[in-house]
Amino acid sequence: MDDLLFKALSDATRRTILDELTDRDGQTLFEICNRLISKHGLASSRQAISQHLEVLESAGLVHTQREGRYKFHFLDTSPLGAIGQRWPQPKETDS
Amino acid sequence: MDDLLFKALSDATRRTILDELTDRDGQTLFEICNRLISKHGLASSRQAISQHLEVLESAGLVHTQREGRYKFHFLDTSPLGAIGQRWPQPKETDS
DNA sequence: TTGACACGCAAGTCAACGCTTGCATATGAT
DNA sequence: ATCATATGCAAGCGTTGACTTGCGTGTCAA
Repeated sequence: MDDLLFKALSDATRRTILDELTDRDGQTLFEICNRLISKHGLASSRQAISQHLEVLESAGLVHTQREGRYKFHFLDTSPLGAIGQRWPQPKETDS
Repeated sequence: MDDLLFKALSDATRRTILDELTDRDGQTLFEICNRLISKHGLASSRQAISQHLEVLESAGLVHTQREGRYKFHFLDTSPLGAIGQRWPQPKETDS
């Protein structure tokens, strides 16, 4: 069920990709690669990032849209809501 | 940093342990084993569960307390709050 | 058509992970 | 002291996962 979701989140590079899409949504594969290198110091190959994006998409965290030879990637954080609901937080009673 | 947290959540058996502690907090290792078998249909050995509990404890999701030859396990969901804050949800505008 | 560009596919490698196996330690009851 | 109970430690095994490597496909410009 949500196994794909938690597996997708278990990799630090994939979490950084989510951070990057949070900062700028709708990027292509090459844009994500370049910004991961320049902003986050990650030296990941294009193929590695492509495979990470597949995992994120199968988890429902990323949706894609093709236009010509470009493929744009969009973040979808809605699957994350199930996590907080599964193990509820204790009530904050102080200020 | 939170790498231990996401790694801990990436295994289905560990997530079921969190469910079980949500249902009844403060169980011993043997109690957890028995209830995983009877309630969740998991045929996991004691050693496997023990190792899972170590992972959950290192992630800060479970705290332990020794009393004699018993070791009680307590759930702590507070680390989960960071997940929703890292990738914020779009605003819900309906009711 | 030619060539550069953006991306996809698939096999192979290496390390990490989950689990087992066997033994060890410590507490409590008789 | 003896024994069952509750848990801990560590080596080994099989699988999964992340990454590389090489080639293939489709798009756009000249």
